[in-house]
Amino acid sequence: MYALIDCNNFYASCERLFNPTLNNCPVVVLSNNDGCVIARSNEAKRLGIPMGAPAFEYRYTFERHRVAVFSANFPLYGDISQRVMNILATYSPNWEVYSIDECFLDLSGIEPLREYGLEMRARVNRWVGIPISVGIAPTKTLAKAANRIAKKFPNRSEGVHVIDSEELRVKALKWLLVDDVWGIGRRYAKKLHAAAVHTAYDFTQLPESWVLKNMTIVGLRLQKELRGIPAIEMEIPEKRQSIATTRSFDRDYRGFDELRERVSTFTSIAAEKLRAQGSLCRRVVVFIETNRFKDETNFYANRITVKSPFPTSSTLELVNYAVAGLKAIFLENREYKRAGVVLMDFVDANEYQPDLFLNSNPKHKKLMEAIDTLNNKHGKRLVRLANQDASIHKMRQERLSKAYTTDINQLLEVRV
DNA sequence: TCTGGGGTCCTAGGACCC
DNA sequence: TCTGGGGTCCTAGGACCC
Repeated sequence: MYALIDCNNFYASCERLFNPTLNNCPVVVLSNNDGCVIARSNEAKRLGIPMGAPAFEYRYTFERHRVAVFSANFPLYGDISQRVMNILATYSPNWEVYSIDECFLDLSGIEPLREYGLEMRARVNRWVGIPISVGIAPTKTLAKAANRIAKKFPNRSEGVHVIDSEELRVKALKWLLVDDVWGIGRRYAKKLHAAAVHTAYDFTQLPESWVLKNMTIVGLRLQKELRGIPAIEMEIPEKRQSIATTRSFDRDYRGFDELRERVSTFTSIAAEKLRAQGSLCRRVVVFIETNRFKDETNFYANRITVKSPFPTSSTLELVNYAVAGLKAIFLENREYKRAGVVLMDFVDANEYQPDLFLNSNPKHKKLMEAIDTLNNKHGKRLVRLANQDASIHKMRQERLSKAYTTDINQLLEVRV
């Protein structure tokens, strides 16, 4: 049996932790640049604020209903997430952190399951203060469905739902819309509706040949899982296979130099993460986009992959590749709104045998180590390349909560 | 004025090799 | 005049996730 544990409205719940007056009030969290809504408390959902809603369109809704609005505070959410995961990991030797707010546990051999789930829930609530939901079932996909039921019926489920009989499995699948099955997105849902499939149960009744033909083996695995046969294993956490840094800009950028500065900075950020996980990279993808909302007809988006002749984690070398790529795809007289850098095609730094002739500059290694040490110590990117100047690109974060748990100067004060 | 960011996996088709 | 067949590797694009 597998459990899928999910933090309820995670980012909104994190903001509430340090501001209990917000309990029972609508709370939303905005994306970078305060662009759109990326998390909502139940109260905010009930106001009809959709996921991804542009913040400016809902300004009046926020005011009218006194919605507490926050700029995304990712360091805080990351820290709270770790605390939750540390507790969950004690409930099974085989656990998988699936996302910042979700975790799978292998609960083979554990009884009674419902009580086990209830205890997890109580402990996370008591020790961290974040509400969670627990779904337990014979496969990961069914556990996802069980979790949905736990959330949908909080009173009856008390936040925990177990699918442990054929009867409960069928009942759950007849209730669950096929659109809401884990792994079925908008495209597949449309195809399935056209084939008169509306519930998850309908989907399990489709001939395998149809599923294979229309949804590849991904769909076939999903079908198996919903029928109760495990087809998606627990994954051991590994290093990232790609590392991306991408941003929308606070305004439109025209000049090459401005864009070069951004691309260079993005590459540095990604390279720091690359070194932190002990990888070297052989490929750099750069992409740029104009503003599609402003001028749809002249919309321009392009990307390019630049290969390195040798694996490297040197910011200096990677920036050179990225800027060369940017040169190749940059067009004059456009208003760029977004850009990004993706590092991919990694090898392990420890396992890599240097080539006889073509190698990353060995001097860079020490330099990067020194830079990383300094920057980690200060928690900010104190040391950077000369042509990088983040200060001219102000990210809008007008409603940022404090770094309550990661900065000693921002601890919560309690007066007695 | 203001519309997110960071990931994974699978497949088809082209290039290339023998 | 006749113009194979099988394998691998690579890449772009599509689909999905939170």
